[in-house]
Amino acid sequence: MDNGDGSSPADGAGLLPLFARSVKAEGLEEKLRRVQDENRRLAGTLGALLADHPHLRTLAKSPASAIAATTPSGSVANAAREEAVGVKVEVRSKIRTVSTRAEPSDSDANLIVEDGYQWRKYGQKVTRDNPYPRGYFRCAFAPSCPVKKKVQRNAEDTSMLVATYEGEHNHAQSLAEGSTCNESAGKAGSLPCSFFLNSSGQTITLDPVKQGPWSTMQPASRKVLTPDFQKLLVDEMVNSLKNDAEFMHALINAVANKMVENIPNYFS
DNA sequence: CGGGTTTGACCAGCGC
DNA sequence: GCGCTGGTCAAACCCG
Repeated sequence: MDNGDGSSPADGAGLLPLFARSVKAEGLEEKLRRVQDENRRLAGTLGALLADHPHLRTLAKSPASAIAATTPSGSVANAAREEAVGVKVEVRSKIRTVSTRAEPSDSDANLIVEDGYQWRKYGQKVTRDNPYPRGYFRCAFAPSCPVKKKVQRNAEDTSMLVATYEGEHNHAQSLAEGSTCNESAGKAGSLPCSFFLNSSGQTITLDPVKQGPWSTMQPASRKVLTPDFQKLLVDEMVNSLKNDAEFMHALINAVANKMVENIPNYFS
């Protein structure tokens, strides 16, 4: 998570020295205002998302989401939100259709919908009702995995890629490099798997995959990892943290401890 | 050299 | 039965 100046909340270097606060405090207040604005904006987005996908309502446990859930939504709002996120998910039994916005520079042959799984292309076909070729993909992570994916550019809106998933994965999500964490965390299409904050013996483990919005989403929703969607997920995690009293308490303790540790150095 | 992609051929389902 | 279409196979090719 980037708070704007490249320092993390647990990064003591970004918070000290303690008595240079007059300038630092102003900067932090400005950041706080920006975060609050961002929070309000995301609350509206999340509200529309919840209206469309009831299975995501477990997210409403967080205060931010509770506020967002009261946001009125209609087809126009939904369309606007889908436009903002760049993703539309349609579920029909075990066949799921995912529309995602593609870069205009993407060639037709490069029908890549980043979804966290590894795929092997086994065919390509030009269909009757669409001049753009349809790519056929099989899940390459597990040979026995029955899931297939078809990806085709939308004939009416060529900036959209339509991916159709058939079946369900019988293995864990492989993410970008066949791994869910560690070295893959900084790569495109992956998420940091966990974050530790140790303060006065307190350790909070945050795992977006197991605990965050990621955990409550249906497989079809979890498949999409467009940059906008990644940002939405990360922002939701940030909102959850800001409203987590336990986390804030631990964070304050950690910052205070760091300050105490560095005060002797400051005066030396 | 191994693994992934490309692409023409082949197969199955469906409508006429 | 025939033609059309979508889906799959597999050899050839490409690339790191």
